[in-house]
Amino acid sequence: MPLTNLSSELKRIDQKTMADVVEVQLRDYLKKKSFKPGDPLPNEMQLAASLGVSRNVVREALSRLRMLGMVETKKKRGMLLSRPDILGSFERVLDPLIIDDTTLQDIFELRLTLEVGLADILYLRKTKKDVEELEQIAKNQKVDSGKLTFRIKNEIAFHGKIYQMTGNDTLKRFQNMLLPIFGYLVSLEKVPIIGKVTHMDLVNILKNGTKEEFRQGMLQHLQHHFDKLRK
Amino acid sequence: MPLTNLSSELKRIDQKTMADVVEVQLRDYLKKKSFKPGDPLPNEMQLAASLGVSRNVVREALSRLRMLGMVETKKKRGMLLSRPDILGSFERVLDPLIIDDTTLQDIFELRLTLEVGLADILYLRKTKKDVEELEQIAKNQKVDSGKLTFRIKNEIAFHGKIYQMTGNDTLKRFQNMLLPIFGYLVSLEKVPIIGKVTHMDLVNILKNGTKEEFRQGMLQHLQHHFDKLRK
DNA sequence: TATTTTTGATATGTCCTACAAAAGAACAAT
DNA sequence: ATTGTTCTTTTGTAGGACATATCAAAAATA
Repeated sequence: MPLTNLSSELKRIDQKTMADVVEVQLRDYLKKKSFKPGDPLPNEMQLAASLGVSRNVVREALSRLRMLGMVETKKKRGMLLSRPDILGSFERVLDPLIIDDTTLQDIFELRLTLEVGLADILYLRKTKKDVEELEQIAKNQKVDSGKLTFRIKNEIAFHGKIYQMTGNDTLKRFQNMLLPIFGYLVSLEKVPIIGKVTHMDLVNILKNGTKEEFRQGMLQHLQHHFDKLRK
Repeated sequence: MPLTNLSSELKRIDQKTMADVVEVQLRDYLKKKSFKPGDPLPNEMQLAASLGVSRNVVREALSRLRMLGMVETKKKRGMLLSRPDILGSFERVLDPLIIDDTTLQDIFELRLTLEVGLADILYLRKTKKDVEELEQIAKNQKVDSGKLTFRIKNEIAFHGKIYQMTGNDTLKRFQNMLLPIFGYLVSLEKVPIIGKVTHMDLVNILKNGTKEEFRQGMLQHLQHHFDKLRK
């Protein structure tokens, strides 16, 4: 076998610390026992004794689970299993300056994909009141489209409102978390490009048009972004 | 003011531990200094001294950052800033049995949204080879559609292949992570429903049709799922 | 001189003990 | 029955000790 393959053949040795092992064990333990949120867990000393490690190691593992929101701890009462906030952990690592360019691009595409796919759920749940509020946002744009910061703020407000109109809170939060990334990528653009289909056009479609028309409208609104994707 | 409003007026007090505070401080520190991956960090003792806490607390906070992949630690060399795996932390909390029903439903909708929105990127990147492989998967379905487990496996293979064909690794991984949730929700269905548009139909559209046709085909393929969404 | 070996220093990983602080539980006082 | 007190348990924090891995420099060798 050629030596060039060596690095791919040999798997990286990652010294797992006790805390890593305990973390996995605890997560498995919580899964298998099919605990429900609110159920009490053994205390730190018991866990340490059962696992044969020091309380210190157990605490490091628990610290991670606490961060994920999987467990809560209260003095005297001990630990309780709780519902993790699935997006919370995501939020912590979403910094455009840390994420590599490929992943940033992937996330940008993810966002485009979502906006195009939103039409169906949007038409299922949109209310007259929502459309009116959206229209107001679209109108604000016209008033003062000169300043860059305002323009971006308005852009965010408009698209954010659309996500909110889907009635899907997770989706909305997700979009909200992606904003810094989106903003970062847009800030790299030198000249702001305005699509053929404006925000106002989209509002009018929402008022009178079909969801297919809305999807096509959104596609054209985002067209210049699609144009720049790598083949 | 009526006493009944009391619980809604008073906000919950959440005692933050030192580890929580240090975690935030460290993340801010990494952000503000605009470190690059690979840059060395102060050691635990120095951090503890600077922050005025014990090494124990610092280690608990670092343990969290290590889990997120934001820092790596090696003996003697100390700590290095590294690129977090943005989906890694997500993965840890994605257990259908822990997530509440509303969020599960939200995620299900998210997946539907993605699949409908995929068409554009898919048509940008699909290759002949990919389509052929997809066709093979679709053909396998017909052979043995009796067994339930096989049917689900094939379903996963087909849709997974489509995500892979987008050339967006993050998207593919994301979909992969959502599979347990999707499987869980599908398993709740009593009777398997086959859409008007089959996998083979979708393959044929990919071969000869436009991306609009594909999007419409996917919509119809998933129609029975859309039908069940709450208004 | 160049290369290998040995040695030493250093930072993390783990364990231990101790104590402060919070909070439930039991009991006493009003 | 409500309020206040005390007790006890469990987490949160501190600090010390030592093993272990690993880098760096000194020493030994060719």
